[in-house]
Amino acid sequence: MAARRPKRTTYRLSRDERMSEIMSVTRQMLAEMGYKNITTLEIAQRCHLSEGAIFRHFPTKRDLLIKVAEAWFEELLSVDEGDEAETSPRERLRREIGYALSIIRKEPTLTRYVLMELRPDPEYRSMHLYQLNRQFTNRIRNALTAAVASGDLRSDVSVDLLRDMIFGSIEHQTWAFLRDEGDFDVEAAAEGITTVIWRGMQTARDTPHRETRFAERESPTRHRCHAGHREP
Amino acid sequence: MAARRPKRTTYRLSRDERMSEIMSVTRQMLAEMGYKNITTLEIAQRCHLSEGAIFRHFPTKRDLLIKVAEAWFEELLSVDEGDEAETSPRERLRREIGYALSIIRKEPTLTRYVLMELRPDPEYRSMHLYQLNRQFTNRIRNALTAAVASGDLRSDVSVDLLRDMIFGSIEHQTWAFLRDEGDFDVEAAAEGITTVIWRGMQTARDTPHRETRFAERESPTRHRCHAGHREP
Amino acid sequence: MAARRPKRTTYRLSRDERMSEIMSVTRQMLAEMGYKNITTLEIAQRCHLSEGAIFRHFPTKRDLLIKVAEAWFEELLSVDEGDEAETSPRERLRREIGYALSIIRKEPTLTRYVLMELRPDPEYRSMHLYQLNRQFTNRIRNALTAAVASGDLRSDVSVDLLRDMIFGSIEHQTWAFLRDEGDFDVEAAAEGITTVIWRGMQTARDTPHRETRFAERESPTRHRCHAGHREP
Amino acid sequence: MAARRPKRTTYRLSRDERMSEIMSVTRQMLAEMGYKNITTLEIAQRCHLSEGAIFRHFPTKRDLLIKVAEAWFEELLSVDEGDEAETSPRERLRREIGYALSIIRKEPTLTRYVLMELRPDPEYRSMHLYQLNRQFTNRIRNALTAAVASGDLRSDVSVDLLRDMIFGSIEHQTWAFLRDEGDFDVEAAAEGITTVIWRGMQTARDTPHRETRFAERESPTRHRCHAGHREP
DNA sequence: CATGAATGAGGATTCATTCAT
DNA sequence: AATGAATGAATCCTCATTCAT
Repeated sequence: MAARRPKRTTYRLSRDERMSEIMSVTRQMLAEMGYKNITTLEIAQRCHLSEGAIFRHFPTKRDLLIKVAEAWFEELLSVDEGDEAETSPRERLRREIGYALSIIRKEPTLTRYVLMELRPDPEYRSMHLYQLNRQFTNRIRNALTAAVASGDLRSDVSVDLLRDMIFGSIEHQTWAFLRDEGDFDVEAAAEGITTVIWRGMQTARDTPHRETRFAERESPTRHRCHAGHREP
Repeated sequence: MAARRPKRTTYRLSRDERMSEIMSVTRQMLAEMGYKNITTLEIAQRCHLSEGAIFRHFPTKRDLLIKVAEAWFEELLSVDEGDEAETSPRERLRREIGYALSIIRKEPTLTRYVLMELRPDPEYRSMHLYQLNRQFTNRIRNALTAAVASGDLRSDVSVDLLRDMIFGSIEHQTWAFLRDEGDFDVEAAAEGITTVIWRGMQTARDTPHRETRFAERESPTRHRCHAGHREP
Repeated sequence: MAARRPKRTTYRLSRDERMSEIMSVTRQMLAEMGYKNITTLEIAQRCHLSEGAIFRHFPTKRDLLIKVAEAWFEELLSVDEGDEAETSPRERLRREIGYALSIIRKEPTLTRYVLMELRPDPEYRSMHLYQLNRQFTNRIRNALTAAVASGDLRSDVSVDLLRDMIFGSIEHQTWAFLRDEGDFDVEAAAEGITTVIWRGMQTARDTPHRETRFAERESPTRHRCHAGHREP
Repeated sequence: MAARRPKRTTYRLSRDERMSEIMSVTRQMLAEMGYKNITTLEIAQRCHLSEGAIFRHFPTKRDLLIKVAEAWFEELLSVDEGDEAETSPRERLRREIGYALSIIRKEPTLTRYVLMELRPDPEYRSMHLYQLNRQFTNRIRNALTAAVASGDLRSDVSVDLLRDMIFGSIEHQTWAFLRDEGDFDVEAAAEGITTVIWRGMQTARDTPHRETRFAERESPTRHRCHAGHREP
């Protein structure tokens, strides 16, 4: 990122080089502490820079942090989604879950930052970030919607709740991993989550004996809000 | 919680009364703003107390905040778990999920505080809070383990992953609610989550014959918000 | 102002005492440098205080400065205006000019501060200060208006221009004095200004023999805005 | 003032051209904002120049600003004073007042800068600026002195006080205009000031027989703006 | 016990000025 | 000559914590 320089890229970088160095350092710090715990001084120090130098490039701490988050999302979204047509709906879902898991595991506190610091911002919904975040979570949401549309998944539980379950699992998974400082198997976790969701939501035709009548009844479903079915 | 006194509410409380007043005020504030946005001055003012007085009771702001979180958990855990024996495993799970949802929804920023500010603390695992938090999440974990043990649920997906899925959903659910400033139906959400997990994890023996009756029982369902599937 | 304490009033003053000490120190500094040249640090140092202490009492530097200016005006306006009824219009004017001169000469840069720093403020006209300033300058304006009303002064030059001439002279007088670090005689200056204005504006009846020819030359005059009469 | 070059205005100017471009840009900025609000960065930008380049030409921001003020005075003083011999003393005074008014009104913040930022400087009196400023104000002072010498004006009020009255009026006039963002008529204001001063100071021989009719005509006066009396 | 004045270590931000390129 | 990255001292402001009263 810093480029064409000896090791310690401390002196006289070009504007772009410096900006991306600052951003990558900040991103690193964001991954370690939260927004409020980051100080411009420490950012500067880690860049071997004076504090003022930061502000030559970013008008505001807040601005810098937002740019970092945006860049991060930009990066995420640049990953190819793969050949959707050629995979089964379940496989597509699993793959997306695996992708999100791997992303979030790589920098879990960054997710936290966006979730906790930025999202509560009153302006959040009008920020570019909001769009980017939506694009990101939509990958999974789309996979779910497609599966529902194709009749692979039932529609009796709201797609948004499913998406929340998936992202919730992913985040808890990664935070637990963070705390334990141990590791976990992304593929296994993705498979686990997918399994629960898929099995929990698949329509009758996939599950031999059950389906007939259940499936029949399924047809005229309308959803309101988010969730569940009831039993007496 | 706050002292029950005649007019001059703030005069000469006993040490314990004072402490719990401070704590309850702080808890209230934690629920309104985040940790970093709370100032000891404002705590004092809301207690009609001088700034210094706080420190007579709590050596440190941080200490106070932790005690508040602990007391909160203490309170949570004191709620009766109900008659486990008399409920079905599924019902027990649903009930616990509903309970956790209701808790978190009641004071979502408190949850956030524990999750975001305390958990990342390097000492977190040696804090009493950690134990308390475990006890809290264990209620759901235990319900799952019991269901696995009784053969109601499969064991092919880790109980911890299931627990993470559940808490993940709960948190996403409440955060979404926080952002949108709308409301959601706790019962419906609990049912939704339970449904996915249960259907996704139940063992074969439960499924074959049930459905008929599952379907049958379905009839007189009412949904509110956020949820579910409908049947004719 | 600081009150009832040993000499070095450095420690543990009451809120009011401290506030007025800070204000008087600031006023002193305002008299020495301009608004922008005052730093909160120096204010603190001159009070033998930490910087933070200042902000316990005044939310903002700007706020402090405004309060200082207000207090100053308040003080000015509290001086008794004397028995207007019993003095001649000319004497009343002279007295007011003398009063304003003495005030401004005492703390000329304070005037400058109000004139230069506060007045350009877009909100100035809605500030209390604006009212106070008006009250102050109105004393002279009223004296002029009264003299016009009573027929002692002509009305062919706007009262506002006269007021501007008077205050302009006063300020220049005091600034000159500031620069020269010499002194000047307030009474003499007041008399001088009064003389020019009065002689320049008095009506015919006071100056017996002159008028005829003056009037004759007067004829072909055109006026625009703000001022004067013309002569060929 | 800014270099007259083809397209790329900023390329390779001679030292002198560059300096005067910087100065004229700075002067423009001085007229828009105050001294303290000008940044070297913005000066550079407006010159399409790098920040460092400024310092190649002027050792210090302060130095640059002073040079700008000096150049401004230089320019003022270069304006021809007109044919003194051929005008009456009163006309000469009026003309000088009008000239000063027009100058100050054209760039009032420049005046402010000199008045407020430079004049309080302890070294002011030893600066070239001081001399220039004197020369400028002396134009009016000389007109007064001449009028006194020729017997047109009395000598019972100090010429310096008169000068102060005149400049004071001028400045108040322009500041008021600045605040109100309205406009005012330079000629009318000049005439008004001249009238008061002249009438207030003229010697007896000029005024003998005038009064009667002047007084008579006074009655039916209407004012428009700030000023003047009207005659049929 | 309680008060609240005072502290002091930061924190973000600004900007004239320097200097390697 | 010119550039523009970097500096660092200064500025206003915040707040947990201390301690004289």
